[in-house]
Amino acid sequence: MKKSGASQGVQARTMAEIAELAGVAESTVSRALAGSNRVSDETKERIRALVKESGYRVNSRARSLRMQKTRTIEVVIAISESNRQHFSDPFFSQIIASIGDALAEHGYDLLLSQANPWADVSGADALSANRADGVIIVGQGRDPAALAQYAASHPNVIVWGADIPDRPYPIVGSDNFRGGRLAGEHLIKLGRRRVVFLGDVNHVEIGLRHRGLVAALSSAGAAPDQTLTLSMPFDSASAYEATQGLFARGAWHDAIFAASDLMAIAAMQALADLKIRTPEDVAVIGYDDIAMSAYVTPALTTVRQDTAAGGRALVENLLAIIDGATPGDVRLPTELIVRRSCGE
Amino acid sequence: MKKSGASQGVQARTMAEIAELAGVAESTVSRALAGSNRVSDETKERIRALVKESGYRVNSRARSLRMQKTRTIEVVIAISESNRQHFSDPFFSQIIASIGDALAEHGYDLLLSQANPWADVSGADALSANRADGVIIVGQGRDPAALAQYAASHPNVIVWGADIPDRPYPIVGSDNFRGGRLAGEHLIKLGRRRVVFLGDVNHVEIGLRHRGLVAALSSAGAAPDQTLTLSMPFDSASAYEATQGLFARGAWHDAIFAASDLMAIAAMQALADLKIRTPEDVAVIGYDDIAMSAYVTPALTTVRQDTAAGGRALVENLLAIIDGATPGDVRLPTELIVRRSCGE
DNA sequence: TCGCCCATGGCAATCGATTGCGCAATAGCT
DNA sequence: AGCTATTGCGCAATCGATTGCCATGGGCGA
Repeated sequence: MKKSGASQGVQARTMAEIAELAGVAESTVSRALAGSNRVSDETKERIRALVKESGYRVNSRARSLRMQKTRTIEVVIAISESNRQHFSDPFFSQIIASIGDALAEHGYDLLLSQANPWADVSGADALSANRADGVIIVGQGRDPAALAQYAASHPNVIVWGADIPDRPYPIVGSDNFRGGRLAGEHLIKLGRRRVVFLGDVNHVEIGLRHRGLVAALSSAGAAPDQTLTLSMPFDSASAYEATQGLFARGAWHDAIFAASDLMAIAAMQALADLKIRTPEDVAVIGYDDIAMSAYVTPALTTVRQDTAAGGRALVENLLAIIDGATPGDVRLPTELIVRRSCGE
Repeated sequence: MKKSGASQGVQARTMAEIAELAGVAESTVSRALAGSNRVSDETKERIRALVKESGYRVNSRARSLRMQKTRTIEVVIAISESNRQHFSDPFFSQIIASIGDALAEHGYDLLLSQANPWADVSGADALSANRADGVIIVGQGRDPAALAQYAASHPNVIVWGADIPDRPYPIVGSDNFRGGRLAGEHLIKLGRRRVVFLGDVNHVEIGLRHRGLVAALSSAGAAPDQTLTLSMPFDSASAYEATQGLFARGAWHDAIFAASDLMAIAAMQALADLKIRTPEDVAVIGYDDIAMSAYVTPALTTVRQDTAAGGRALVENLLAIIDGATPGDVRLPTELIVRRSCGE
């Protein structure tokens, strides 16, 4: 490991130094860089050349202090206390990636937090500490009340989640009820009637998916069986164990609807380990349509959430809010992606 | 959606306001909050109470400006130009999650970038712009030279990657060569001799995995077949197509070693679609041990990279560098995780 | 030639927190 | 009582960039 001294002709760390080099005042440099027409083109050119040559960059801390904005957005993954593995769910990564892209396009930085800002962790609240101009919260989690209180006392908050009553924040989200219903209708159409639901129904969004499923089953006359609703955390291991437990209990069913693709995939594995065939014996349907779902065997039928559109909408509406607008909620369409895990 | 006015008794946005309320000078407030022993306990207590009551938080912009440090670390995913989907690979999410945890423990913020700072995107260079105190770069990508140049001209850079010569930055990484060799030896032990390699060998780390595989094959007398090395980008779709193409070409082989679990899983799907059995006909082995690999069918045999330890080591060594130390490189052990996709 | 306007550019205050230095008040000592 | 430590607190400079307002000088018309 060696350090090569990439020596540049001139060096400058502050605007004052640039000003000195150019033989003008600091204010002129500032205006030149901002493209103000109160500086002659000639001077601007000279200053820009100097800046490029010296590798100078405006100090964004000083700039934010003066401008009263950071051009930074905090993104927080609403964590359920029990379970910190949310973040490695590809669904969340996808949404964060698209938020990041959209922010970058607008020249904003992304400050990533894995702790809920309303938890009383010291310094967790980037917004109050003026480290960010706004916050995107991904997921309403299991404590919508705490979220609501946080949002009520902070400006510039937007949430990815479900349309629950009396929330003091705008949302972007997909129609979870409809997604659940689509899944249910698909299963019904394929002749399945006893559907297991895998997921934490106390989680707002998941609960809606469940209600959608129940609605579909009911309206087809397939009375939903409460004992087939398995409430559990949002991870592969729980889904695997729950699916195995189902058989230990001898519960009779012909389909599984999991609250996420990750869970659906684990459920398929549990079935395979029990020598139960998917989809012949039990159909499996997931939720999210993460990239990998097309590549597991059998390929997973699932309900797609459009993360790309979601990330973009979150960013654009949040920036609009920061600019003083009050955009409405965004409800993204859900789409059933039929693959092989439910049969034809 | 309603906005409830969560009115707090007192309000204070700046330290001056707190000082006014407490009837002391700004400097006293600052010292009280910093726990200086030059302020009496009584005064400290009074000030703390006021701070809590008013919901005041120190303005971190002003603080950073004065202190000349941001307590923020930039994390960048080295992107290969062709392929922006890196970020949604759970391997990267896992490592970022553990970096985030470690940073949070040390009271640092995480600024996430998806653009290479050495690419000339305006403002992409958070370090020079004083937006971060240091940079963690995940992956050396396909252009180690650009990375080296960037690192040479910037302080406080650390990289997740491979031990390549003449790099002007310290690394943390797993032993890719050994990982590849472990995979190769395992396959050999199971009687496989014609192993397909799926992955971009021009990518530094992937190249080392490939060399490890070749070493294992060679020393077992199984002359590696060049035509079985398939260079391709780092994603599921490429792996799927390449695997299919292999058969279209009629290439004879009995195992596949993929450069990532994501690719391995897609390869298994391609095999299944071709009615080729895993592991009976073709063994498949992956790399990373992402959470899902235990839950696909058949469960994936793979080489584990310890992302938790990796994230922690990156953070700790980077913070040490910032403190003026010069820690060495960290080479994490790799471990073979035997599951079902290679047979017994 | 005189006066006025316009194009440029500089001065200094400002954003909010930190900290070296100095001053006052109190305690402790002979 | 007189003098020195010690404790507690305030003043003001500082970090680096932005911007309202003023100053200067050249160009122009009358």
